[in-house]
Amino acid sequence: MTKNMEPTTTVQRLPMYHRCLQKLNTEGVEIVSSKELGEKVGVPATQVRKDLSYYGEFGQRGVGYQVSLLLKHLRKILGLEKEWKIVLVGVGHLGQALIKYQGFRNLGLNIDYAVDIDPQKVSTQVAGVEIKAMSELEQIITKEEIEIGIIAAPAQVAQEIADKLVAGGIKAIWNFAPRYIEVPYEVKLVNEDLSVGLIGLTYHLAES
Amino acid sequence: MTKNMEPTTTVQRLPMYHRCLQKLNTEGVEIVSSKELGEKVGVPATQVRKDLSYYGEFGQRGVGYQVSLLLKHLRKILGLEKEWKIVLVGVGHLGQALIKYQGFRNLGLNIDYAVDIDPQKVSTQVAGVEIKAMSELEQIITKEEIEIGIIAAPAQVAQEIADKLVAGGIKAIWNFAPRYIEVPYEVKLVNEDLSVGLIGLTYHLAES
DNA sequence: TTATATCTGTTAATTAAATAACAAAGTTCA
DNA sequence: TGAACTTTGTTATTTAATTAACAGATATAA
Repeated sequence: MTKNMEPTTTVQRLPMYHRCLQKLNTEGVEIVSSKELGEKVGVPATQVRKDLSYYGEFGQRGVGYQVSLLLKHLRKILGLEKEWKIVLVGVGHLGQALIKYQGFRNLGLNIDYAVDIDPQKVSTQVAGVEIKAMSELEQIITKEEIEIGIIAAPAQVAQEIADKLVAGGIKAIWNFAPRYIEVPYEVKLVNEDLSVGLIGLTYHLAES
Repeated sequence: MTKNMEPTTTVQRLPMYHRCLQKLNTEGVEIVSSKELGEKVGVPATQVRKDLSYYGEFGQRGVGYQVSLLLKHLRKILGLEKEWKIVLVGVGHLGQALIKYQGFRNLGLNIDYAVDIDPQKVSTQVAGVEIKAMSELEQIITKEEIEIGIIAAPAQVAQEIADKLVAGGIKAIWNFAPRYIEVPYEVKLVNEDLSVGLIGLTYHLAES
């Protein structure tokens, strides 16, 4: 009898709850029910309760959830309490946009390291982040104990970069290159293919 | 007895097959098996066959799939044959990166219209796309018969923009604002919350 | 105080998705 | 030719995820 694990879909919904609770908290709302929270993020109340139940009992029957308390728990669950070290590889248009993206800052996630293959870009700064040479990548990861790597480089070099990240001892990779890359089992990989979202729309428009 | 519909997960995998087939095609590969294709995109062979089976019979038993032919079918299925008209709202860092993103161009998807609320940006160009005033948005959509809208604006104004897109007669919306927005049933909505991917990594690193 | 309404956490039922199994069709090679 | 492999498309089975149902707690108001 193995323990009941959280579905991957639950993990994808947690950030939405977190975001909503952040907003409610700044608005001064103190209590929220699974029904209200669900409506705000487009998920049934029963799904909200189920999702949270994988991690503990955070609410009070007949009352609801204390916003600030649930927010705190979610921050813990999502690993937002810790300060993560993140390196971005490939400072093109997308890479720069990611460095400047306010959404990450609001979560306390800052991209403080960046490397690029273009010598022209090396030693320049983007939003206060100094761009280092690609040749230094492995060393930087090891020395600075960087845990998360973001690949925002062309598909052709994505695997090569992934290998370097792994060699440096990276623990997790967020890959924006539209390509399947292979990493060791112990390295967590999330692919973010921007085309998929857009094609999702053309697909539905085409069939209707 | 209703007809067997394709799962949403299948629709998400189709772009990966398409991308892989494009590559194989340019490499001059003529035939590919579900096993090979699956390995290249990280999906079991049986899943590849199942996914394709929702749309027809594209292979030959004992042989495999003709790359160019399957590619053609997939382009059709994914709605990449048609020329779509796309408007981007919010030409900030992310918006500019999206306009310049090569991945869309490779699919024949071009963002040819853009609007921004900042008067300083209006009438300037980004990668050849002239930025129009926000006040013109609704009119542009109607006049140019634009089908797809991309929201790359701050969360606070996302719903307002969505309403304008809908009022103009948009058929589908791709929302990058980290916020739940409501649109009429007949408008297709895809949310692309960049934070979700990154939090997915911190979550897994935190629990291990 | 007591009935009524609210809301959570959890178990049960249902629905969706992935995987396995296999017949049908095609290829290769002795 | 015919036996041994390949490989697809489809049906059957298993696993995963969602939804429904409801007991246990709490609040509210008569």
